[in-house]
Amino acid sequence: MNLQQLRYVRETVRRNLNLTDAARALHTSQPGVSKQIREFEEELGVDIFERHGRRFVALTPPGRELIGIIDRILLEVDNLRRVGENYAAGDSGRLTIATTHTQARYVLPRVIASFRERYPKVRLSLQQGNPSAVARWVLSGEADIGIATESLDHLEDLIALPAYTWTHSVVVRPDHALANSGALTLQAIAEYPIITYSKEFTGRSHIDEAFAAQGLAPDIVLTAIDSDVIKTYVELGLGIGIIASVAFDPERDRQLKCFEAEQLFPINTTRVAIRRGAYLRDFTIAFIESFAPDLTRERVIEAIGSNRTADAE
Amino acid sequence: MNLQQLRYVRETVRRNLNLTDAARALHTSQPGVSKQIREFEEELGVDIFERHGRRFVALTPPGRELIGIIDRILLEVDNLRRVGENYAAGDSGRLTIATTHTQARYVLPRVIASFRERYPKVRLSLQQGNPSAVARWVLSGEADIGIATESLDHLEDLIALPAYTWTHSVVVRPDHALANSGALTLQAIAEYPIITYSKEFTGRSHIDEAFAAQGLAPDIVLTAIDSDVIKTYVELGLGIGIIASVAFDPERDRQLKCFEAEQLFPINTTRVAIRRGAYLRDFTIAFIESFAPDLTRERVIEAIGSNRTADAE
DNA sequence: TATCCTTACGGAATTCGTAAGCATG
DNA sequence: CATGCTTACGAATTCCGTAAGGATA
Repeated sequence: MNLQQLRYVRETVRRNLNLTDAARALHTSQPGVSKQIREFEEELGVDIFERHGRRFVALTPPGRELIGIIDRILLEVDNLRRVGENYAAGDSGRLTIATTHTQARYVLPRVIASFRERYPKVRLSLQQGNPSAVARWVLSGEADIGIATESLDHLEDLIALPAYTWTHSVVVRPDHALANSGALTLQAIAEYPIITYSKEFTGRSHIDEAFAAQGLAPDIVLTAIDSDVIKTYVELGLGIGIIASVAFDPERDRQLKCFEAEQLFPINTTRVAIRRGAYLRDFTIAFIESFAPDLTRERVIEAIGSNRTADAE
Repeated sequence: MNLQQLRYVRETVRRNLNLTDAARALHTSQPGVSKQIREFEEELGVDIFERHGRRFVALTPPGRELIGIIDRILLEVDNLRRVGENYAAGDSGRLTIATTHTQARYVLPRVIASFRERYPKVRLSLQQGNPSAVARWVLSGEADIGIATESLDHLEDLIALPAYTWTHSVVVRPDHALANSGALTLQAIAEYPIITYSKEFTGRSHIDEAFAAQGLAPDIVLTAIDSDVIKTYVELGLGIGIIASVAFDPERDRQLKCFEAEQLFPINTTRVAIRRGAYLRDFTIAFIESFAPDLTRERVIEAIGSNRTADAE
């Protein structure tokens, strides 16, 4: 048994049991992967993959049990590497953050600016996608941490720590009928065409819930994953916009009038997601702390509940 | 990085940082271990062992973090093997039980008899020792499960499940002054020489607590780890004996008179200990269930809280 | 001076890539 | 017949043992 065999099995499972794909992804030859998997199965005495002729069609029952263990082993192997880097190259390395557009565009810039000042030698990369992709990237290890407002709970191997809360705002053109009204109501908003986020994004589910709770059927004429796109179409007069409050910039968005809507829609919580059992580099924890000062180093270590010993600086 | 390197590091730590010992224990050459450890350290970029000249004198800080991760990896590697065996050779294999004398002599025989009937192809082995040795064997993987009454709690990586409770009995010779008294008291017992278990064994701590709580200083003239030894010396007239109630056999022990002492000494709980995160073979779980019917298969799987998927037969 | 880790070196075993084979959809 | 796993084989690498070296307590 060796680690390479475990990697081959894991990758083959991840690639929908396509061994050829797995070999390509691992930059190695397909027969090599085939042989190693065979030998691994022989050593364990059980088949991991159910084969129809020469094709893999499913995991066997022992295969399903093994894959969970294999995932944990390879996670811990990554952790060994990270511990090494943390001590050997404390302030340099790479930090991959999976997140959504709103975070990347409106929240992270100031955090990243200060992070880069403190850790100039860390190479940052942002993986942008929808919240379930964010969760997937963190779970697979492609990203170190994930930041999103939805879809980060209800996953056993994902730890989602609340970072901050925020509310939506309504934006309209200055010449819109609602522009000079007093306090907005959901009823009033529902009379006009609406532009807001796509399903799954940036608290959209809370928007839908709020309307549904009052039996309203809003006319959502356009959705986007992107606050800038929403604002652009509001400016064009296509409807009124519902966006995250952080996405309104009084300086830039002079063509729009903004109403805070914290009374109308439920409060949203943006969370930082970490893979359970993953070892976090010091600078990763520092990033989280700088993103959400409530999440102190101690609380993060406590929450991931593993690996890091108490005396680790 | 490979698994062999991890084994070398773990064994060296277990052997008090003596690499030569570790190599011997692993049936390999000492220079081979040295080289592999060096290469592993180089790959990670940190030293694991602190060296004075050419001697290992301590773990470095990263070393302390790494060793925990290494232990988990190697545990999971064992788990892979066990899953394989569980499916490939379901009803055969080896089950090692670490336990104390009282359990091995008075409690386990009937459990083992029925277990052997159900799983005739499983080779059983009993590792007998004091409770802290039991804990150590389970933690190191030398035993699959541990059964003991003391010293099994307060260890993070050990899960101790309550199996059954029991109380002590007092045994005396029929010609002893107490033989025909009514209900015994601690005061009465403390007047005579006492023979009972050694420190750490079979509820001895509860016996001491009971006397101490009443300010009594019993005259313990002889201690043994072994109920049979205790009974033998009681028969010789050296004193009165305090033993686990299960260790009294009315058939065999006709030369002794036995008083149940559940009022005098606190109740004892015998526990089954499992290493956290270890995969248990089906027959291991069956053994536990047969030892303590309260510990059903579901509750055991729940308690170890890992590895085994819900659908595992 | 005994213990114990490191270095050097050579043979054995393992790993991995290329080429060809064969079964399924 | 295209896709996709397996078999065969040879080269490169890795692993591991023996022998010798050097440092500490």
